[in-house]
Amino acid sequence: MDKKKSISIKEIAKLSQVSVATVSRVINNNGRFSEETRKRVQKIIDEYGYTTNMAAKSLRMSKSKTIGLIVPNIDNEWFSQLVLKIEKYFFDKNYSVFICNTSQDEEKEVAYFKTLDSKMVDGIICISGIEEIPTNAISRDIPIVCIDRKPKDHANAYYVESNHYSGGYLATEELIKKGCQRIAIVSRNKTLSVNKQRLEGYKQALKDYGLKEYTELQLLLEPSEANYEGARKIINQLVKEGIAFDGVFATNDWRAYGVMVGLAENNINVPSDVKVIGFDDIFISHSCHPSMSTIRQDVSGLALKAASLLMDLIDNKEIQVDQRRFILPVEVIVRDSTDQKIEKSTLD
Amino acid sequence: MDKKKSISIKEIAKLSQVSVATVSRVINNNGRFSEETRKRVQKIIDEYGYTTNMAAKSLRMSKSKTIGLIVPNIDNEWFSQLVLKIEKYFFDKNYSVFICNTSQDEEKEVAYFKTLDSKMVDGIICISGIEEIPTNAISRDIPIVCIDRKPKDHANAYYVESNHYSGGYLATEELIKKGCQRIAIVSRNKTLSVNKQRLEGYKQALKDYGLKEYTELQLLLEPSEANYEGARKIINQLVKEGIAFDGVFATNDWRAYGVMVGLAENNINVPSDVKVIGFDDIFISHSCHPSMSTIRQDVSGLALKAASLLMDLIDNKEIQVDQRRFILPVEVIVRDSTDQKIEKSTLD
DNA sequence: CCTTGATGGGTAAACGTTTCCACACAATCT
DNA sequence: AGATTGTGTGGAAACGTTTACCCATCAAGG
Repeated sequence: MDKKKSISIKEIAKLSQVSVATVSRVINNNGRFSEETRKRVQKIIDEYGYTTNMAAKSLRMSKSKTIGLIVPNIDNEWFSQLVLKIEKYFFDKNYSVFICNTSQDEEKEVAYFKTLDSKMVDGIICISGIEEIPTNAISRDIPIVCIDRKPKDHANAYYVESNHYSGGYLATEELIKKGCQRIAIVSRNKTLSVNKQRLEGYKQALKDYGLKEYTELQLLLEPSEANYEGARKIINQLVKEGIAFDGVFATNDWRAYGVMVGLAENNINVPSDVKVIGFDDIFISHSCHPSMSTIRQDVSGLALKAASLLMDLIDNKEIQVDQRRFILPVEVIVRDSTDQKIEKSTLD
Repeated sequence: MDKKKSISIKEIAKLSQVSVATVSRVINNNGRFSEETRKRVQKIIDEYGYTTNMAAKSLRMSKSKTIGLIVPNIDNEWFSQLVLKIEKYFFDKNYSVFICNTSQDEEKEVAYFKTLDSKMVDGIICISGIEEIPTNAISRDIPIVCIDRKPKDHANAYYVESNHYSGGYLATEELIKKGCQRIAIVSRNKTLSVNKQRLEGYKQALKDYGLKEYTELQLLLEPSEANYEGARKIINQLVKEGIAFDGVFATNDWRAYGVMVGLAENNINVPSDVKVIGFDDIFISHSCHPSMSTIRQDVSGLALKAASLLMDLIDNKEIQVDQRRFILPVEVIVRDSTDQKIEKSTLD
């Protein structure tokens, strides 16, 4: 293996008989040079396949044309969709996106913040995760935008999120409208602001419709179990304990699917015995059987808002105070899992 | 916003009253220094929260502790699983992984190769995609390992893949064993080596079992349509044209799901009228209805082999010729979509 | 007491950029 | 003609590391 080495500006300069300064100016199309030299230099560049050494450029410029993206779980379709939209936005703007999958591990998140910092990223987007952003892991002054994650000091933070409160309300309302009286919520424990808000919406809807709040129906899973499998288990347990319920609001589609599987294992029919609604509207919600009602978030809107906000911050644009935070509306998608109104609950 | 600036080795040196050389030696634990200075320097480092400027380090060392990962579509669960395992492997080895989603766009892939090159990545893993690796986009001499992608010049290439030929064979055999006589294949057109091999396996199985090969049942979709939706459409068309078939081998689970939806739309029952088998064993294959038989690939094995191979190459380890290519076995997963043997085909 | 070798640590060059400054020359204005 | 402005270009410093090379000190061995 003969070590190939990439050609540098200095060599380009020698070959085209100008100074490195001029070559740099030509490459970045910045500063003054004659059309004639431009051609000559460009010719050599093309001929030798010069590419910028980004390490050197970053070092000199203290920026890297790269943004960092902190995401909890890229194998959750909801997150991968977001990631993809964000990546596309920045690719078109000639920025690279450094994707950091934290697997919901706080230590890993901190480690990634440090890495991003030392790699000189020009900005960071954080998706979900805990409210505390480890800003002390960052030594430079770079903009951070959050999605579905409300940083500790709201006041001068930048974030965009769905209206989770409204989502929780609408989901619960849908179940109520279809005749459910004892509605369980399957969520994650209170570390995540999005789940807190969905829970609040749920409670408010119960209250507004005059339904009782049963604490034994508030099932808050531990993070490690807050997925499909955890939801399945907890529903099994609920049934075993003989606690009555006729509706379940699961705060994401994976959990909702787990709920549906758990119900099926106990021969409880959806939607005739128990109705189920999820959150996110990922593919599984319409591929499962029966198809699942859910709350749809505007994934493109979230991605685009967050990305363009960060871009503006990087470009040092002045951001109006009312343009620093966005709450996007959500939408109920009614499918089979909440089909048919129960006129009279069998639970009464 | 007052511009924070990260502290440099030079400043650490001044504060701890040693030279930059010594600080560097302490940081990298390389070279000679007394225990006493180590302590003094480390104290300052901790106190001021020094982090390495990777741009400078990369520039000096011509490497970056980063590897590039080229992947077609991160929102396909199969790929995101691979990505995640690879990321974990390298995270533990203190390497970062730069994930590049090509969206199956060749131009984008080339662009990303150039980016990776200019970012000085220490190695690249390419997942799937076309056979031609744009090596001319790379100016340095870095190792490349492929997964499910057989580079043009096999001879001295590094790759690991599943046994796709065997997978195609087993899938077809499963349908045949369950009594199917006219088996369609829904795949992608021949740009991808994995699909070519699966097709070959399919053909061989037909031959071995004495079944006729019907060209009108070889449905090869264009890349842009080679997904769920494309499969759904083509099945609808097949039915409309009145072409008979009683089994479908779809070369991935998304396409298989599209097939099942298409069949359902035409009131064709799975598995009693037509049996279906997919490939990959992603979540949807057991969450759909009826649950789907499929070919399971060893995702962990693929990820681990590829990652450790690349790691060895980066570490300049000598790789035996027989350790440069790995073909991993696949496994048939039988579920409801190929349940029940048809004793006598209704097509006869 | 002089040599030798080990130990700890400093100096400075190099990595590939960008950009400030200076300078030469030409064109234009007074 | 002299002053001014504009245009194209080059020199060199700076960004933050690593490391080859050098030097000082000290202990041990002759």
